[in-house]
Amino acid sequence: METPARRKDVPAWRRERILSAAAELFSQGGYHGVTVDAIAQQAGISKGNLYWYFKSKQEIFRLLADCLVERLLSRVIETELSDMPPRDKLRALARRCLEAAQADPEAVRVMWQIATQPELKGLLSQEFSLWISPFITDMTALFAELGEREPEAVATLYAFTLDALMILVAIGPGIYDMAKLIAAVEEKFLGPEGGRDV
Amino acid sequence: METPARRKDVPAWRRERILSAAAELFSQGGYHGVTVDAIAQQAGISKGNLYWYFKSKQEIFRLLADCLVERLLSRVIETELSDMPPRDKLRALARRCLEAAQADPEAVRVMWQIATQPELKGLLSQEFSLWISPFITDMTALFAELGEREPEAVATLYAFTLDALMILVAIGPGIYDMAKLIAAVEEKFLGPEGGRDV
DNA sequence: TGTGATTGACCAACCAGTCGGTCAGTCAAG
DNA sequence: CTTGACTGACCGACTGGTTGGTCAATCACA
Repeated sequence: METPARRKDVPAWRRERILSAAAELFSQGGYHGVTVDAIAQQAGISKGNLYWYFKSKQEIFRLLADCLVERLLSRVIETELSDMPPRDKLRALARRCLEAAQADPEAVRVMWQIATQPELKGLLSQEFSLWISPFITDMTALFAELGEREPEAVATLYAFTLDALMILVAIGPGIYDMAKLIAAVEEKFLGPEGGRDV
Repeated sequence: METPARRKDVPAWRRERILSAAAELFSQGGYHGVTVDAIAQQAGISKGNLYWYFKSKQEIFRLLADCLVERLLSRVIETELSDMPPRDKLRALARRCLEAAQADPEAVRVMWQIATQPELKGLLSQEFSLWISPFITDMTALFAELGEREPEAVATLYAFTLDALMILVAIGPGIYDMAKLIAAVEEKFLGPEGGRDV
């Protein structure tokens, strides 16, 4: 277990630890399935101390949600796409989405909880559609370049499929064969030539 | 509000009402987000009475989950597919899935909660994969008939996509344009000729 | 009158959030 | 270098309200 270098670093570091503990628990048990005591215990501090850093359970969840959205988005957005043919851009985008989901499954799970539980939606500061729409717009242009007859519809389906795949990755192996799914997605959307690797 | 015909029918009918109330609440608030008092109130009975029919909150949820799985499955399975060309069979299957999700969104939502919350998985008597695998097998044969090069991979992706679409239907409109998605799925998987209606 | 069905008050356990008190650093005055 | 007042960080017992579950009393029907 790491410790802060200087005493002045304690607060920020401790907030991190609490949020990290909360992410782990919330992502598995849902908002109502997790107690503040459990978060404190997971973070290795007392409940009183936790309330010194956050004013309520709701605030923890809200800040956590915003933070996770930010983290996940930045992972995907930071993909360098310039100087790539459209097919490779689309493939790179997909890869980046799946990598992000694999690296940060808790974020995907928590966000998905928010998306599915109406009561929690109000806790998120930004709407999901706000940052999915631009993706679809970009993808539409790329699919148009590929000569797709209905680029917008295909782009929407591609985004939707990636979204669903991210959730599947975050939930765990379970029902479907991931490798087979990803191969099938590339084949279906990026054509038979999609098989050639970089 | 319907009432039982004979007094002897009361027990079964009341159990139905309780389960129905529970389905509505659980599908929105999740297991931990719903109280037994709320279920009793929604069912229009006292809490004591509820405990005369079910021995615990867990039992309500477990029986409900089994019942919903059964209901949803039967809707899809009962699709009459004989004497159809493979393309139409696949399309009919998709339509039936989406209709089932539309007619019974609570079932989809509750099942999805179980699939995503590890703690609840133990409450379901049968595994999800047990009744998805045969679907994929059937679909693989159909896609093979369509001349697909990798029928199993495509069938898996088709099943996965339908699964995700069902969830999207059950969650509500939200982010994606449903009509556009469904059209794109038919186009992508059943080919350009998929456009002709029955 | 007997029996299945129903009620709502009740209980123990649990929960989010509070509070008085403690302790380790810090730093200015001596 | 000491001293001691000050303060940010921390603890855990406590509180008021809520929850899942119980039970003695009652009701309606045969």
